[in-house]
Amino acid sequence: MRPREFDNDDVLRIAFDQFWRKGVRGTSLSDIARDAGVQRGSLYNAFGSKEALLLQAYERYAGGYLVALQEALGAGSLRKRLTAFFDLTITNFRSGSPPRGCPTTRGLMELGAAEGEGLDEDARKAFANLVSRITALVEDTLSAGAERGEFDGNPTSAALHIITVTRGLAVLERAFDDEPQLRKIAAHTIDLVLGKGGR
Amino acid sequence: MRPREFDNDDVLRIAFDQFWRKGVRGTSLSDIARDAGVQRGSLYNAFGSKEALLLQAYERYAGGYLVALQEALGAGSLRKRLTAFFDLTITNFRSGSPPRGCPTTRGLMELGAAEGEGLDEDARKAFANLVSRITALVEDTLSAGAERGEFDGNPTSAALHIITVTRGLAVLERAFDDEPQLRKIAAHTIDLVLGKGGR
DNA sequence: CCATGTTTTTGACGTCGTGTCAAATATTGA
DNA sequence: TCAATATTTGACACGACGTCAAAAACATGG
Repeated sequence: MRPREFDNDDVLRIAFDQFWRKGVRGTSLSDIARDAGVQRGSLYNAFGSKEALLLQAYERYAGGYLVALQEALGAGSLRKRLTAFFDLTITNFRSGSPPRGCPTTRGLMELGAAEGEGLDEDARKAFANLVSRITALVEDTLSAGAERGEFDGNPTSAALHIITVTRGLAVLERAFDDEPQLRKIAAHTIDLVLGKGGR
Repeated sequence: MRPREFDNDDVLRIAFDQFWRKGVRGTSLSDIARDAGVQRGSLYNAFGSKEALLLQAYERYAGGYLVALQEALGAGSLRKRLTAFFDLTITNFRSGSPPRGCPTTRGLMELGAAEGEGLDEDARKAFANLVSRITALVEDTLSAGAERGEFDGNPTSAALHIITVTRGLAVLERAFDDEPQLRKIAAHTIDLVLGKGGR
């Protein structure tokens, strides 16, 4: 059979970068094809549809991001871990020039229309799934911290609160384009959750 | 001159409902024209472009929403005010069937692409502006509460925190479609900000 | 070494979206 | 009544998604 003329993973990487920068609906398959040096039809042959391509590109991103998150959450005091968590989160939002924002949050709001087309639904689930997995990581970290006496609240509630704040940060990032503001909110959140004093 | 055959405000109302349900990019001018019983060209004549129509439709919504917010924030103890604030926020997200989510947050993420087309920028600013105005209302409420001895933190930081949580709630609403969860997070946030005990 | 089969590539097509334009139309006011 | 003016209408250009059949490139087996 005829061999494929492009590397599958290269295309996923290029496609996700475009989705990240311009949004899913703002990125056309022609854009991706041009950038990847591939014919538009070849993308349909290889991936099936725009949503399917998005899905694969996003999984690729999510995998790497989860690894980085686990690392950030895995060392030092609970306060240090949460600080590293917010740092990574905000740094990720502010990566690129101009900053690209949070792809997960954008995808969720972009494809989470009340009356979506239907194929979008799979992508929406993938975005929601990453949020769930991050929440679980944060909750585990808080639970471990609680056992070590570094935290005495409810890990489940606190993790949900923290995740909510990170999603809010993603929105404020787009609204105000003010990185110091994001970092202040993050620090304030950590103080609220752990108690402002020492701990 | 020839009189206009439709009511301007009717069209704005119908248009915003569609934008809210299906998202800005997911709503075509043909959809709006059909729903309003107006020819597509007439919309261009009356409003100029899709973004301009969105802008006017959104201003119309924002005005009404701000009034409702002020009412929610204007009566009772600080705790009651904040509870009413979150109630209104979540009820707004969950209005419609299926629930339509938060139009502001969706608009911000949908049009806040790093590489937007340019005309979208005005709409993005309008969304961000509502967020700013809500933040100011919350901050005023907290300041007043502080003067009455109901709150002893920094009103500015706390207001920013609360606004961040509401934006996060808008995202989680799309992600998990779980209204009780949203209300739990809201209650938890109020406890964190005001102190869990009495106050 | 060639023929066959399989996959990829390529280009044309249909449909729908935005936005523009000129021509037709309906009022108002002189 | 008639001219001026704004609105409506339909055609057009352009770009998006997705489909399809024909062409092309390779691998394998004879």
